[in-house]
Amino acid sequence: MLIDYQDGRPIYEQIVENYKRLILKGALEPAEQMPSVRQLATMLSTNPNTVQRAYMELERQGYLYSVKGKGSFVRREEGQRERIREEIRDRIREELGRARELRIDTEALLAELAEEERDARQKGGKG
Amino acid sequence: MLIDYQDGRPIYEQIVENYKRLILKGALEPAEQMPSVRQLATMLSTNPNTVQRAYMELERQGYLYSVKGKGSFVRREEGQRERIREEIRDRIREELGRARELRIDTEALLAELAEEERDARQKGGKG
Amino acid sequence: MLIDYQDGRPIYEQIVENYKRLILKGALEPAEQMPSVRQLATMLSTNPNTVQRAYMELERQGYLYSVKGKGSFVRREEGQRERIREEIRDRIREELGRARELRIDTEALLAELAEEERDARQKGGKG
Amino acid sequence: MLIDYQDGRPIYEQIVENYKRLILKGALEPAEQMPSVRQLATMLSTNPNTVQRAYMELERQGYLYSVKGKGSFVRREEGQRERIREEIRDRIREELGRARELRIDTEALLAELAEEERDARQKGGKG
DNA sequence: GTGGTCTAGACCACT
DNA sequence: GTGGTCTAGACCACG
Repeated sequence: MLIDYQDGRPIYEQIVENYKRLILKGALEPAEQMPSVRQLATMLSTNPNTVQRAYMELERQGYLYSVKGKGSFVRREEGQRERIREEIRDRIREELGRARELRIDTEALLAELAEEERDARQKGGKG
Repeated sequence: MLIDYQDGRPIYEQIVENYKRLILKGALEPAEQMPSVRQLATMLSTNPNTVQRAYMELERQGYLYSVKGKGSFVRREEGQRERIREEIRDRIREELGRARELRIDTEALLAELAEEERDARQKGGKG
Repeated sequence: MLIDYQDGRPIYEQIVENYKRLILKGALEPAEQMPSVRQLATMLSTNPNTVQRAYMELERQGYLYSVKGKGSFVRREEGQRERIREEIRDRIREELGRARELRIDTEALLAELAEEERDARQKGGKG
Repeated sequence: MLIDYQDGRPIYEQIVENYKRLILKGALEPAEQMPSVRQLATMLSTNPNTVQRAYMELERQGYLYSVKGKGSFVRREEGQRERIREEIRDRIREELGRARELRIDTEALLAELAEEERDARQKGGKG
């Protein structure tokens, strides 16, 4: 995992995003132990407090749980993928709302995107 | 135009967003004069610096041009709507990318959204 | 407001609790400006970071909103009192659950408490 | 007995809670010998230190007594159930105090809870 | 060893 | 001035 110090977003937020992605992709097993706060801080050459804050946020959002004295662990719940799907759909709906305000043909826009997806799937499917 | 202090986003950013929207919707005519920095600052009971910053950003993004000693004016170019359409499409592509990473069926997702749009159009079209 | 350094609970949590109480009681008006992070830190002779953390938590829980460069403000929503009522009821239900496990007569317990409340109201109502 | 690592509460505290509950329910006889520290640590696949700490706490609270060289034993006194009843009543009083501060009608609240209890008893009583 | 809290002091973005 | 992020280093509770 890499932190982009040029990125405007705070470091702790980048850590959160990265781990959310990894957990949701299934790259990390449920109940798998996370690197310790100090360990990850060293790996990213950042401050333990920053990592701590990221872990706190991941715990609050339900991606992790921590046990004092033992470590932090992945909590992959069922239904999490569905929740994310809804979030993504909501964000796309927002974009479509903006488009509609400008009298852009949203159905045509979606059709173009659907075509892209279909093409990508056919090419990627054989790769 | 109203500023939502509870929004969390900085005020200057809200001003930028609001004017971008107004200009793109055509609510403001090309070459129309914008309120002066001090005027708008008073209207929004905010700081002139904040408005100044918003105008700078709008100018940088090509929505305004300013003439020293005269004021700021709307620059409505042709092709602007198309540029926005591309921006929106890119942001949706990003969301779809995230979905694909989680092995969510993006084509099904787009189909659902397209259906929503169609339904909304049919209902709204008669309203 | 006072911090109890003997209390086992962390300082930031005590700040959160105190302000939640004040806001819910109506002792702080909606949209009223909170003391600045640095100011409150000085008042409580604690570290600005600790206050910052408390404010962050209060914002996350919907009691506050912060505007960079301006300050933090009380956000008293409607329906908040009802939400709290539910929380309290849930915590009492938990206690009753524990009592039931020990075969304690919960209805008698509640009756005693109701009588206490009635007595207190009659005495307090005339004071 | 099971430890819930996702619970958040420290392990030793969960052990204390669990044994308090078992003893009060009468599931453990007075003077019954507790599993040895090492034994229970193995059973819960946790650290003997953790179990030791839980036993210390249970002893401090008067639920156990230990005999050097022999082991730990359950101390089920008379009057213990009454003590617990008082503890529960005090905790509910605290909750009612919080409710009163917000001008919530505590008598109505208690009435609702009493009704719930009555309903649960009638349904459960026949099950 | 682990996570959780706190201090002291810095820099940044925003008003 | 304000809030937000980060560093460096400390101490505590827990296992």
